[in-house]
Amino acid sequence: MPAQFIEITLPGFSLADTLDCGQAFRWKETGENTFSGIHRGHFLTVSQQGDRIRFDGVTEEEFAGIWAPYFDLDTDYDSMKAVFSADPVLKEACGFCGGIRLLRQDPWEALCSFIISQNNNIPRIKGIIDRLCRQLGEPCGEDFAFPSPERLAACSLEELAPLRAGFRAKYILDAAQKVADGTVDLTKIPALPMVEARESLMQIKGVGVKVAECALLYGFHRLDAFPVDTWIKKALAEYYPDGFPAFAEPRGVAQQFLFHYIRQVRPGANSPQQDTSR
DNA sequence: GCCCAGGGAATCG
DNA sequence: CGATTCCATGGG
Repeated sequence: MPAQFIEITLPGFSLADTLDCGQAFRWKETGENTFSGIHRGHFLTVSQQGDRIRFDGVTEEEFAGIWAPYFDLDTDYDSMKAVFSADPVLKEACGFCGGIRLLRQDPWEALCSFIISQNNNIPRIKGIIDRLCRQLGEPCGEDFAFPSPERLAACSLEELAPLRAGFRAKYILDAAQKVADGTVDLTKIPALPMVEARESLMQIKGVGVKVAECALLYGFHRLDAFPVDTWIKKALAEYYPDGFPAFAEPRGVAQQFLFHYIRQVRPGANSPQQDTSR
């Protein structure tokens, strides 16, 4: 019996860049341009051939309710790229990785993931999150779902030791506790102005400006958020000594293009490490 | 051994 | 107040 699938045409989109540009950490490449992952308790295998994107094993309802929003299919990226292209560096970034879309990730998963990301590198972030899901998440498809804040809040620090998250373990617990008990109400974040949303999230230990901006950009689709990490900091110093161009909006999308571009194409003269994996 | 990683908290002048 | 230092862990 043939498995059910949905196929769409999406010119200018890159599945691989979107799922592996450092915005999400749980997608696994299981074949040629084929990835498997979980969002909100739904398991998906998705693949790309040319302009065709194939979503395996999903119903129309699941596609419309879960995956179309997740992949931000209603947002027009062509007009954004047209704006960015007035800047020479961003124009190059668009040419290199303009197929990225900003995923509408689960707020809690994004928050927790970027707490783990601090002073860390992407391969190790993925490893910690993978162990977190295996140990505490519910089985889902061929993998395990991201554990709820309630499940994590019930854990002790010792129980998290196998994750090998280092000093971040206590931050993860604090986040889980404050989200679970309502000290930080994630359902109220969307209605808050940028600064207040940030301040709310920063009540959590281990959440500073950068992690808060990542949570807002990736978990709440606040495209005006602009996380400045070590890579973006270097890019700003090198390419934009007089400041990042104000017209380059939404800045969060520009930031994501720039981040992936400088990491993959122009590691830079003083690059910490070359990624030879592709 | 040294440096770094999608930083932030604690401590120090 | 700004500027260092420390934090765990793993790869290059």
